[in-house]
Amino acid sequence: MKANGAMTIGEAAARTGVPPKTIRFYEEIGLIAPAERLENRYRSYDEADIRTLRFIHRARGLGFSLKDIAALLALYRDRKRASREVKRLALARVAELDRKIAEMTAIRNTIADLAARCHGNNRPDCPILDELEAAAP
Amino acid sequence: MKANGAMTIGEAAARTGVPPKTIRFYEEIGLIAPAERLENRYRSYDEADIRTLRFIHRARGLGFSLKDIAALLALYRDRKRASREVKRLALARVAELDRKIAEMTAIRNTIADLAARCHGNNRPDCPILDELEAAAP
DNA sequence: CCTTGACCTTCCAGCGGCGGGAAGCCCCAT
DNA sequence: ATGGGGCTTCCCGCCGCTGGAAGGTCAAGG
Repeated sequence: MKANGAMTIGEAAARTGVPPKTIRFYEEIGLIAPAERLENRYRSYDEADIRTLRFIHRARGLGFSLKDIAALLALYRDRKRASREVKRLALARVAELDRKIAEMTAIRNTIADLAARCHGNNRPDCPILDELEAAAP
Repeated sequence: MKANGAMTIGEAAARTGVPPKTIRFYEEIGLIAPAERLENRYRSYDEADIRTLRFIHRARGLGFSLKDIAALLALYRDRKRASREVKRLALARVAELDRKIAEMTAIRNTIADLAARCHGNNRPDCPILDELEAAAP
């Protein structure tokens, strides 16, 4: 084992939760810098790379788009960043989520209402299909 | 104008809200039957087609997948259908929405919390980035 | 008659964010 | 020496469209 913490893509994947394929993909689209290569052309990752991958993994877990994450990563690396911009991105994401949640809730209630009025038996009559069939708005 | 209600793809699009490209796409993937053709090879739609397209449009508006819609359409056309199956699909969709809403709400609250603790000023310190940077779980 | 421009047709490409799988190295244990 | 696991590249497919290019067709207007 080497003195420094260099590791292969598989180990990096295991330590970050980001699958090897996804790591390569992130490299390909320029989200992360091209990895160092060993003599056998294997990619090699160090602790800084691990931190970056974990950062991305967590941000993805919060549903940020890769585009947003690119911006967040730039801010993360910028020691002189203003937290204003980070907060702006976060609040935009909250607003987006609020919109989607409201929309999905409305749809959910519509379908639940229809389903409640559907007997759900062997007979063909069904308010759900009736509603979908209804004339144009 | 013809005595029957035959119309072109553009008119069908205007009357259903489904864009021409999407109608062709639905035909291509077999969601709807291949349209009749005029002598000039233009697709021709009648009132039954319009009903089908509207049905699809509404179901999409409720977030059903095209796969689900294929099933719903089959049920819609089956005079002897049991409403049970329709209800099952609807309730499955409600459950799916409930899961997604819960997930998105949790994420929303996490981000909102972090944002609330971020000054959002010119200084670099920011709990949002700190959290994303944090060590593995 | 000719042109314009709005339709229509086909096909091909791409979005986001990967995942599957092929074909081929590389390295280690047996 | 052989087997197996990992690594490399590549390209395809998923969902549900959407945009664009290149061409046919039609009605109206000059």
